Amino acid sequence: MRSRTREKSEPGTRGELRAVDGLAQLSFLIHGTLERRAAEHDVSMTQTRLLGVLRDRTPTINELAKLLALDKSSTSGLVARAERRGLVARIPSTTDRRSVEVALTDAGRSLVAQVSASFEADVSKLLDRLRRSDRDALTSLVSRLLAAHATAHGVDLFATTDTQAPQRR
Amino acid sequence: MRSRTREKSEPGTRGELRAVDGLAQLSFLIHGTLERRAAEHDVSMTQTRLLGVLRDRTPTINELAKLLALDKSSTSGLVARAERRGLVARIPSTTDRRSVEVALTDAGRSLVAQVSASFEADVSKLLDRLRRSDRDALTSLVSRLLAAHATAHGVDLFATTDTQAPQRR
DNA sequence: TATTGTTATACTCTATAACTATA
DNA sequence: TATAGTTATAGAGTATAACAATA
Repeated sequence: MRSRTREKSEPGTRGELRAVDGLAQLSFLIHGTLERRAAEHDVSMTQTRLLGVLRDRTPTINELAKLLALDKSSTSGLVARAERRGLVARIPSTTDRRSVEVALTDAGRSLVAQVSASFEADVSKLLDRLRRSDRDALTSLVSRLLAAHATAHGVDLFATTDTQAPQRR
Repeated sequence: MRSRTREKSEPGTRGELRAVDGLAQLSFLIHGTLERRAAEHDVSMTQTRLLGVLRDRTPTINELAKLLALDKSSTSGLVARAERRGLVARIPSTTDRRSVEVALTDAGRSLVAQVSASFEADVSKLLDRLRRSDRDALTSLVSRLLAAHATAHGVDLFATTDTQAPQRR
């Protein structure tokens, strides 16, 4: 993260950050933006991730645990707290009486939509600091980078839900 | 974050992510990379941030709290846990007997260096998936984006310590 | 009186282990 | 027996409020 030595890539303009540092800073900036927007609605990143995942799914606790890369007990508690706040609902499965399905409530859907919208606005505003052509170039490069990474890891890039941080534990 | 509607910027290649989605995904990817590397050494992002900040500073608890954007009580506990693990040391201030200075121990310095190195290697490896020219272009664009953002917010971009997420609270 | 740091308390988030109910 | 989910327990991380020591 630190280190002023420039081994690889010594790009053009002076005062430029090393590639790694620049990407790291940008990541923290964007991550922090989402965190701040979520906090405005009194939800943590974890809760936001939960709500984000539920936007297009109604998973069981077990499935949810896999999606969020959490233990089922952690997931159970996470859902319990969200339920207490009226953001999600537990729906008993009709096929397996051991299972429950977790679904967004209207309040939960509304909340995640608001957080989403303000976060996207923030990132758009950030991008607007670049000229249109640079913006397009950046988008293209980032897309290719992600695509290359996904291919190399056998991940389905376009299936990934966005709010969901690629965590493991 | 979701939404397939493409208002702004409809860049070149098909199957390309929206600008916002791409940046968000990349951010989570990089954030997760650091988290995973830190976890390999049994330290959380918070502890990593603490150690990162201390690499080139010996702040008081109060200063540390400002640097990490945490309450002083949270900082006190954070330092206490790190101290218990032998990663940092509390040094009584000679000028103000109420104050303590927090410094990395050798173990702490070694740990943060290792996490740093493996994280940088990860990001470098990610970047190596692009052609040299694309890599340089990306670096340049990211640098300019961060510079523009920093200027617009009166932040000292090049003074920022890298591991340190730009959080507020 | 004001400031520095710690402590008490409370809540979220996480994991492991033990348990219940169902399959 | 195996699986789905919850609960008990423990610890990190966070904040607010109250406190002790020093300025």
